[in-house]
Amino acid sequence: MGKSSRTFLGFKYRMGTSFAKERVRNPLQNVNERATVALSYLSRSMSYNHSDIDKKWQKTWEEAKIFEAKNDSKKDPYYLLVEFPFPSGAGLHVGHPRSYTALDVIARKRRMEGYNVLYPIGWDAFGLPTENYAIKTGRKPQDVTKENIDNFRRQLKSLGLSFDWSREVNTTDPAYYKWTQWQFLEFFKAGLAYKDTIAINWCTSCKIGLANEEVVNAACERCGGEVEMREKEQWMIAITKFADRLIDDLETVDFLPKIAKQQVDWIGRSEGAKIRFDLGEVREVLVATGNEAKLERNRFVCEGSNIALREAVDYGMHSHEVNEGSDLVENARMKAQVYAGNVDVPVLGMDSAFVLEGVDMDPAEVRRSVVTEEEEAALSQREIADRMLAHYKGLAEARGGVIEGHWHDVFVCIFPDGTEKVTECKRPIQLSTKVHEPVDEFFPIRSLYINRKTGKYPKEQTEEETRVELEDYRVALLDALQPTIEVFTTRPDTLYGVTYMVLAPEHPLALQLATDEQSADVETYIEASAKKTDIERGDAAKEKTGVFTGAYAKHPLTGEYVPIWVADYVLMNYGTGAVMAVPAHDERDFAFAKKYDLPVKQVVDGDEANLDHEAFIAKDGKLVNSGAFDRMTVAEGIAGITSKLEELGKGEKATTYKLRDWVFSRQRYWGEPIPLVHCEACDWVPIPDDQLPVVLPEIDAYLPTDDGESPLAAINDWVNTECPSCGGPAKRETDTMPNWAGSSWYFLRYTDPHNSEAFASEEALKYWMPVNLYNGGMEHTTLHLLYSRFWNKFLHDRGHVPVSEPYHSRRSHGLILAEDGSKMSKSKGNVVNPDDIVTNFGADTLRMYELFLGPFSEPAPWSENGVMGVKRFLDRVMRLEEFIANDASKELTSALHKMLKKVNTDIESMSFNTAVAAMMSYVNELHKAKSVSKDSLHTFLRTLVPFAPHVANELYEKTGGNEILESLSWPEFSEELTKDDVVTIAVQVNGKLRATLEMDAGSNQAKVEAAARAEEHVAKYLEGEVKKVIFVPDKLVNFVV
RNA sequence: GCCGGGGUGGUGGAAUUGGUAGACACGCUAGACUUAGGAUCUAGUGCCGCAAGGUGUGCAGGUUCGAGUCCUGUCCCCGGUACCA
Repeated sequence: MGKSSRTFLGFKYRMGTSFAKERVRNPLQNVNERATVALSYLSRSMSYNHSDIDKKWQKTWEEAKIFEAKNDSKKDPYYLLVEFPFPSGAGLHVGHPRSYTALDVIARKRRMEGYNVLYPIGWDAFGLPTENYAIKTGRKPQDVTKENIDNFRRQLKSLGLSFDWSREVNTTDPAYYKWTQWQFLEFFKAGLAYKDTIAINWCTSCKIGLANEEVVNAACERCGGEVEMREKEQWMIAITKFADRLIDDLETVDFLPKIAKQQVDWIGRSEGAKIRFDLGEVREVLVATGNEAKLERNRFVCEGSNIALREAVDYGMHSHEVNEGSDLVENARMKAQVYAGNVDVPVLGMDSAFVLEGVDMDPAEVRRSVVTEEEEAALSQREIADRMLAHYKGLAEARGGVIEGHWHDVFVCIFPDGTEKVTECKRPIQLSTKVHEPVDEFFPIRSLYINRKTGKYPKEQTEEETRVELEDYRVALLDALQPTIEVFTTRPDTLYGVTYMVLAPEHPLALQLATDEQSADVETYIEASAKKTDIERGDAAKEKTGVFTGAYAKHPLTGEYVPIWVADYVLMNYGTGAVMAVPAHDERDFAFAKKYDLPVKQVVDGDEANLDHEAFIAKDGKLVNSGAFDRMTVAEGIAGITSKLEELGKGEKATTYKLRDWVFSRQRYWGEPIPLVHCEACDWVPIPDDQLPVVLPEIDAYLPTDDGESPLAAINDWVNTECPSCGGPAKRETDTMPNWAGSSWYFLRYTDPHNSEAFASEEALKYWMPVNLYNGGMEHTTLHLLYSRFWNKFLHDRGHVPVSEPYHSRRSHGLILAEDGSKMSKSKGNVVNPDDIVTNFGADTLRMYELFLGPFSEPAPWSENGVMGVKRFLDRVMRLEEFIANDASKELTSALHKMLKKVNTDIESMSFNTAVAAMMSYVNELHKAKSVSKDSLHTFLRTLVPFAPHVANELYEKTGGNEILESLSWPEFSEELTKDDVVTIAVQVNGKLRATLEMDAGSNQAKVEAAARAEEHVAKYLEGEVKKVIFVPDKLVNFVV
């Protein structure tokens, strides 16, 4: 014990401490040094010389180019993918080879089965760790990256993985990120990339925006620095537009169930309804117009609301005409200002424009251009209308007969306190040369266009259709006058149970609605919650807080008034930022109602309901207290109440998602520059294809700045450029892309990595895609995996990729833990370096150990002793050479075929650990027999070669093999030969094992029963009456007494 | 809290449709060969017991000729998620 402990510690010392320190400075030198040390041990051991063998076969494979995939092959393609590593300064982790080796086994098996296999590798090399490391050491990220990649490549090559190195990709290579930029511009051109101001977690020390998961206890996960919320303009990509397809298309692929589920949960689709609550009191509004028709229309759309529209004359004033300019908002405001201040009701000003795409037009000007002032007096209204019609028709004809356009309506409401609210809407129309008779003499254009929502001419529309046409108009108008509160709920069936409403503190109406007495409290509450981070806010366990606004909303069905509260348990960024509270049937509302003594009204019946203590959230009851909806099931209630709301214009079916759009900007240096320029005249303009890539300038001052701007913003001669569209002065976008960008499409590039005309050729994509099997970490399920599926779908929609789903199968490997079961980490000093294992025991030992240490998808602790066990196995394999004989005993042949069968099926089910165990068992049998035929040995080596390619090839060559093993076919097993002549049969009495029998296979029941009864251990239990005998052929016999 | 996954020797882990629990490996014990190697070989190794035998897959029940496997309840561990209306 003492002896082995000492040597063991000595070994630990050599591996863990002395080399680790120097490795950082000069990796290559230390490898040699370690090799020398290892050799001195080898010379004294019986081990094969793994260093020489590893190098010899790696060289052989490289020269023979046998792992290079062919794009012009007639063979069936098979595409295996592992997540390409981020080349960190720490070098390869023992976790990397686990999945690389596992898929290497499959890749090698598939090649031997005759497939054209693509198993590529590359570098996901942009990213913060490199940039931070570069800053710390005062070096260029470019140099650090190159060095890290070289080290990773050396380490990976030392493992004998069958990657196609000729297809290596690197996300930081301009030839690669040219296409990342090009694809980003595709998003931009499709309108899916947009700029938006959002609040982000900002680490004041790293000077970078953090994702929520990077914030721990209101501090930066990375550096512990202070985190604050900052408003920041960011490029966003509209991944939410693909939410449904990202969920639904999971049906078409073979992902590990928990992976698919995690994605579905992350996207978080909820179906329900949006419901609008009006404010309680009736509002009088003065409409600033002298136009009866406009007033008429506004009254029409306000029907059913609590808005009463009045005219100036109602307040004893005359209507005034105001000169019109070209700015709609300014016009509307000027109209309202005529009366504002003279009455104590809100004043509404409005203006509309008829906008035809690509045509400069204004109805008043059209009128002026077709009739002179003299003519105007002389001509009839009908004649003028005809001339205007002719003018419009001319415009349409000049543009192929049809012009798309819209009505643009603007509302400005000035409230008695002087504040104003501006809203607008656009109603799409299509103008053509076809005239709908009779022509509207006062408004001739209404006879020339159809409304895009109804597909009809205005005059053709029924009243109902007119309401459809004017829906957006109505929303904008009412919104201007009196905001309604819109909520989202998954339980519209509980609408009758609403006893109060809650707004998120950030809700724009929160303060606006507060009554005079309550506004101070509300303001204080809003300010207090603004100071909290998302993490503090997000703790569901903490007691809920809130404050009453003093305002009430009108229930859309009962007309009752319910109080409106502000509380931070409602989140602004989900749904509409407001909820209808149903304390009887929602846990959170219940807790809040109990605390603030708000009423609880039960509307779903159930025996288990105990509303004194908890909310009743089960959905198997019937509706009660719900008027006409009583006795409906929950499902019927949801449908019934939703359609009732639709009928009333108070709500509609709606779906919301937890998934947010993708924040695509980083204000950091080490990423792909976003290829856009901003021009005063042309807005955002893409860099033309022939000027891509926009190369990241190599600069010394790439430190992040505290103003939240990218370091690129400081390079004046790079930022200032010329607008590609108008040639005027313009500024480059200085944000860079997140490190998820390059990894969102690398699997496409592998199919055709050297193409300079396209990111990959159509033929290559068609031949290789989709990826047959993609393996990666669970931690990438909701980010990389989702992003890349989305990215691929988008490119597919644009016609650039032939498949909608990029990966046919997705599997995940388990983490490798330290010996004590904790996570390996540099700070704990328990990281195992693969180099040490390769140097001391050889690549094959590391490969096989990582496959053997446990089920592939489960986490497993590292074990130094386990490594040695595998090393011993490989030594035993090498020693098989001594046993070669012509013996082909029935037992050994059967053992061989059982092993072949087991290894074959285990590889397919990714049960590598039991495949290795099967080979170990087989080798143990050969050692026991001290005999193996050359044929059997060579068959075994063909099975071993995917696992331990160096050892297998070496022994094959030493025992007379002339080819590279990889060029041979995968061994087939014979089902017949796996069968044994003699089987062991269990003898049970009442299900308890009493004896075992060796019997000829296929023995019948009578024979087995007789043999069993003859056993004395069995006989003594069978003295009573035997009621029943259960017989399972070749397995067991069970006596029931 | 909710949603997944899982509890099997001293350890990592094996166990087709319910059919000999503990394959394979580590560790340990004894011995052989050796001067010593992190080597090899032989035998043993779930637990209790000298043995016969009993007992045993987190715990408590149930179904069955027979349960690690199926059912009910319960406890614990790991992962994901977190006021998502």
